[in-house]
Amino acid sequence: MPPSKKNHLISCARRLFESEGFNATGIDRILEEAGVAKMTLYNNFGSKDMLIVAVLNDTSLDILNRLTQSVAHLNDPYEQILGIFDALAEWHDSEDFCGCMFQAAVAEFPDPESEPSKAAQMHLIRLTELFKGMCIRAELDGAITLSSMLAMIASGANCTARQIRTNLPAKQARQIAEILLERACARRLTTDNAPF
Amino acid sequence: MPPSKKNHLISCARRLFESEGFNATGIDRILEEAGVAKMTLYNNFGSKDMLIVAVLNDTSLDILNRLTQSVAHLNDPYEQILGIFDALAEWHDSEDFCGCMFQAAVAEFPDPESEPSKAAQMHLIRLTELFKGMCIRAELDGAITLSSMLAMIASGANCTARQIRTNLPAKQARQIAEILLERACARRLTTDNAPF
DNA sequence: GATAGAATAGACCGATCTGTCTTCTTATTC
DNA sequence: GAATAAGAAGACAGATCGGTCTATTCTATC
Repeated sequence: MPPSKKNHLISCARRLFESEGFNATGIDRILEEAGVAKMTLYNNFGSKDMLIVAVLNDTSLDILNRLTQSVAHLNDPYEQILGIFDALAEWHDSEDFCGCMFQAAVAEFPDPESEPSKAAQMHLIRLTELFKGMCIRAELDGAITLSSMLAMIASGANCTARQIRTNLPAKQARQIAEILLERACARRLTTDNAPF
Repeated sequence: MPPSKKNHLISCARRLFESEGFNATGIDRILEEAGVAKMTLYNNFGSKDMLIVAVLNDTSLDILNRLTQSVAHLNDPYEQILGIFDALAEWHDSEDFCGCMFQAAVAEFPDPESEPSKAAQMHLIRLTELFKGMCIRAELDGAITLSSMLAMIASGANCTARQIRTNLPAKQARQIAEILLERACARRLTTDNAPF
């Protein structure tokens, strides 16, 4: 019932999962960090796996909200798309960046039918949808393909940033995005035969 | 001394690590699969972590060899770069594709100073070097930046392919690579003022 | 055939894991 | 104030983990 305990458990678990991984983080460690009894966890989530799913969903929505808000002040959807990559660069530059939790989830739960893996797939879909909305509002040509390309580049930047520990990948991803947007924009202009 | 046992152990461990993850695969499971005694493992590798490092290094060299060989018949280094992405698409389409082992390694061994994590970093460096050689031979402008961009796109394709279980990401990555190469080629031509 | 080195088989250790259960305390609500 | 529900604290179970050790068997070389 009380969402405070539940949310506190999720946020503590999230921090530990991000910095140490899912399998490497034991239940007891999470409970100790959250100052919560074991039964509170099992009454609220049922199992560790379902806690992981809850953390993944919570993190997904949180990240997408942050990204959306970070570009909310920009009016041009074209600039918003690029702004997403700026936000990624800023994120990768922060102290507590430990890589993309969703890549870790598919790595530690290889079965694509497992709940954690499915939750991770959902995040990729949501990110693609975010780009798609912006591409459509920017009236770019091939918005569907373009949005999945942008999501893929963003994923690549996340992965690479974790390995080389700089935000250079995100900056390069932004450059690539800029090139793709230019072309989509140019293609739209040349194929656009609306009379006026 | 006998490299056969050692290599057999590595290849069996590799298959299990790929399909089930590093932490989820117990020592006993590897030994059972390889039909090898426990002491053989510890005499040859010293610890599970060092076996993991050996598997990562072996896999890295194997993948890079396969990629190199798959484009060896192409004369034009420009085409070779694109051929790498074709090889990726083919790989992602195969039954036994379970995602990029090196992404799994950094996910399961978050400490960047850990040996498995460092081995994974080495693979990214090697892949980037492979692209760099091709870019230089193709006399493309900005070979250094371009090669790290290509490596990032390839990583993104690997990650995304694991999640959506198609080779569409690799095909899109190829398209993006083509665009980047075109631009690098055009820029080279416009800035190239060699007189003859 | 004797000997030395390597591999096998498996008992064993301490630690850790997820998950269950019980007991006691606290807080809320009637 | 009594009753109900929720949380705290922790013992406990059953399993598995990585790793060590010993005793035995195999193999290759002299």
